[in-house]
Amino acid sequence: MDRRQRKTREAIFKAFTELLSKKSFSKITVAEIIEKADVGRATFYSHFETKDFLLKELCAELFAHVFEAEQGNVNTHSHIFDCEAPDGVFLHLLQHLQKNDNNILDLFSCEDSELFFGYFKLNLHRLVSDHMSLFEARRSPELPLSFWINHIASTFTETVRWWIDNKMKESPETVAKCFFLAV
Amino acid sequence: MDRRQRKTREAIFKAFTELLSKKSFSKITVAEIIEKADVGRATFYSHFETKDFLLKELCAELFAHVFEAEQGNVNTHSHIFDCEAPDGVFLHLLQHLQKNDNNILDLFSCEDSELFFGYFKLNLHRLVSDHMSLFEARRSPELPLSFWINHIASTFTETVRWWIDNKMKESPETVAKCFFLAV
DNA sequence: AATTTTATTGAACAATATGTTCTATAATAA
DNA sequence: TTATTATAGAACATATTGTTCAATAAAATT
Repeated sequence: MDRRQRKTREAIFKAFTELLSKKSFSKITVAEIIEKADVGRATFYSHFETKDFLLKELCAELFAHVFEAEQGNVNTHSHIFDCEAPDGVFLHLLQHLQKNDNNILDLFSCEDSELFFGYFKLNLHRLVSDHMSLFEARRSPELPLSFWINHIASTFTETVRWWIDNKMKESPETVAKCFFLAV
Repeated sequence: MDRRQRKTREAIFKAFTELLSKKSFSKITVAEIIEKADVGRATFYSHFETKDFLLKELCAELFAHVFEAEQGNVNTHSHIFDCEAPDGVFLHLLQHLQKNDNNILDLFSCEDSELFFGYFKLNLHRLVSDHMSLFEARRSPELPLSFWINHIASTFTETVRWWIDNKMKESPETVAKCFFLAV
């Protein structure tokens, strides 16, 4: 990809993220975005069909980055702590959040946070399915599998929401423990 | 309230709800609403400051109606089944949903369903707090109360979501059982 | 280094949506 | 009957969207 394209794309994402932390998506105008990003109007529309597409692509880029380490091969991702631990994947996600990569926390706290939590939960569904063995033991036989997967993904999402709403006072380890106690 | 006002208000709510089941909030225009509701433009704006206010008032009216029976005095609300049963409140909510009062199911299935689930969960927070005794026993002492309340309200919300997504094949009783097994 | 290709700019543009204002008319209340 | 209040409908200014185009600047190719 052309360096100019990359710079433009990044500038737009950055401006958009900053705006999202201050006002709701529906109240943000293209004029504001391009002014903050300092790019021309035609440039914006050559990159993104509409404002909605910009949002979708931001989400996709963001969560692809956060979840890529967890999907499949763990070896490509080197860390101090043990990624191989049975419950390490979820702790790992919490640590990523604490580091606030890509200013994801702003998006989880903004007016349209539901939207981002929705995407987060969607990705979690896959992750939970891949690690079902962790949770099979606690599953009552009367509970349908689809219910159980949704329940675990939701519980993790809500745990994160609670953590962020409470100013992230607890350590990722404590939060992970809460999650496993609740589920 | 003037009969004309009531009719106008109801017509707008009805048109708006129908539109919401077909397209997203952001794509619905005031022109569409007033055409479907068959009221004048000035009339619409004399009732609702903006489209956003219309949405808020719809939510408020909707959930006030669904939850009013559960808040405080149960005697004002007469039913065949036993409202006084310890876990009856949640079963009751599920039965309300099944009856589809106020076409609430359309709103839970529409593109902007997150929004309505959000309001639903907000109301549940209060309800859960009022019935905390039901869940105190299962709460691990390590889990903060705020976490626990959010967890229960979320689990119920997600149970409802799962139920609706799965075409509501199960009976309210079965779903209530799932909820209590999961939480 | 010279040339070609590609991205960006900025302005102008039509199309659409918003929210306001006004007068005439019809329904309700006194 | 009279006074009050809600509505209709049109006209209006304003703002936003998404497109187009010619000029310019940056990057890739030869």
